[in-house]
Amino acid sequence: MRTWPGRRAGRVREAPTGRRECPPPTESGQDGLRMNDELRITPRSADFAAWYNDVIMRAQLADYSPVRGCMVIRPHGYAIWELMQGALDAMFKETGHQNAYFPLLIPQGFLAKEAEHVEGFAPQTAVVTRGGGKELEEPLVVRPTSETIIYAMLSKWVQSYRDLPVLLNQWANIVRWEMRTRLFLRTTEFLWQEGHTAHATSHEAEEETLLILGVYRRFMEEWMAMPPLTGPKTEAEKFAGAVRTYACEALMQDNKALQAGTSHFLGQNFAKAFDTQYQTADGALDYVWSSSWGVSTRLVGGLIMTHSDDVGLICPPRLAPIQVAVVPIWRSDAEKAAVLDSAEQLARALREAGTRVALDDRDGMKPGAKYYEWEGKGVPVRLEVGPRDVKQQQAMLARRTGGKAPVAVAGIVEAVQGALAEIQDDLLAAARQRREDHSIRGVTKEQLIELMEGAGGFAYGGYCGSPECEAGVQQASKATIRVLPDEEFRSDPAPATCVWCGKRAELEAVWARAY
RNA sequence: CGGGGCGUGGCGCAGCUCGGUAGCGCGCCUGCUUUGGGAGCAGGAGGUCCCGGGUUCAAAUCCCGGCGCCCCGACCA
Repeated sequence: MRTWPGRRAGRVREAPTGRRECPPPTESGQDGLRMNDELRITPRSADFAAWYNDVIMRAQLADYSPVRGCMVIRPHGYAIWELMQGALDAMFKETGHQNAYFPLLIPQGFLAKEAEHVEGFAPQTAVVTRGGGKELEEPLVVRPTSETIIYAMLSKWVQSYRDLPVLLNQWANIVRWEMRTRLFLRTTEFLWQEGHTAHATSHEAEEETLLILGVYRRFMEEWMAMPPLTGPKTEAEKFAGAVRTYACEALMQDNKALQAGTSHFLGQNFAKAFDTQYQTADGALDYVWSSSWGVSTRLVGGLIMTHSDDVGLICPPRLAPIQVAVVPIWRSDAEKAAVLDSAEQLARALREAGTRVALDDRDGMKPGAKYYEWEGKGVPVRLEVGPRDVKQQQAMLARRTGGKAPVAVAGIVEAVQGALAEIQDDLLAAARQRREDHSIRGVTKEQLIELMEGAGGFAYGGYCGSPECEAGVQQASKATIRVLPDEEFRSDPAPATCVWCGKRAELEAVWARAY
């Protein structure tokens, strides 16, 4: 059985609880309650940024590193990332992709080969100029993304249309020198997945771009319970070097948008820059058409900001490193033996059914303290097992999202799995409801500005397509066009006029202030 | 880079105006009693007061100069 290091004696295997109607943790000393100051959480409504940081610290997801802008991902945070990786990796494999690994260091000259690309990334790169005690002949950049090195290699590997498509993915770290950083959301170094594909036709490459956008969306909804809007970005917002960028945009609890995943149709831009040509069936030479796409550890930040509350993290069951915490309760040694025996049986049954369970049998820690700890860490379900429960062949099942009820031991696996599934569904439904509650359609210029200066949210409005209008709105409201929404998200009737200039609307756009 | 805040045991802070033994809460260690929503008592460990100069008999405290971190804004996944 898996155990956790206890702060007192015992081992820990855990379970969460409903965040009952008890008040949130209070300041030390108040109400006779005490808690470690480092675990104190600023109320979300008081200061969202502080709340976000506090949740991360409380749940032990990450910590600051000695280097500005960098973060340490702690085991509990990394476990969430690993679950994300597992789900996404399986989806990539199902759609025919293979993993590979390209190096961290890229010749500086490579970046310069694609004009927009270098313009976009040069200011953000870290450059290595010395190695082995000597000045390097050509500086090496720490990859801010890997298009350049990958196309340099593809031009070696691809000769014929028979070599296409190439469907690659890599899990890697990258470095982008950011002015301002935030845990998970924007750090100097971050972990991500970058897919790179090369195709014989433009159509096929764009189909691939959209396929992956759909994969991302499905992952965000089904695993993260975070429902994004999807659609293309405007020219101003697209990836440096792409022909078109598509994105998933999710709405956080402070009503700011988070770009959660992007998928780019690159046309032949990189193929031309790196001379990645192939021979067609009829003997001609053509450049490959390509796509690239990525999601990063930023998703962990999105997960936190989508669901969590003033008690701490709320983690959707499918991505919860610990789905169930079992907390035994006893008074005497005799009770302890019986209760532990029952708790271990429950834990074993759940584990055998594929549930991630922790049994928290740490000695000398009161049950209430354990509840708070697991709640802070976002564990979706807690099972409490005390002498009374043993006698009645039951356990108390408490949900992180609220509610506590007895469950018969005989049906524990079904009850727990049912609860996990319900919590997963409820979180998605709640997030979708919140998104719609904070979306306004057919906004006027005044409404848009008012919304952005106030409550925030997604503002749907008409857009003539001109960069001037896009810039005008941004200057007036600090909101950017997050996406030109895909059909299923569009308004009916479609907006008739541009929010900014009042001319005929060619498109519908969704504005929001964004991370 | 601009604006704000902050650097004192692991964490959160007080002390600084008015220089003179470095304190409090939580956490940690030991023991006993506890355990159905953050346990109690007793004992104990733990600090280059961010760094460097200066003033002074004496600096966490006063002066000068650095550095670092966090938050807010301009750039970005």
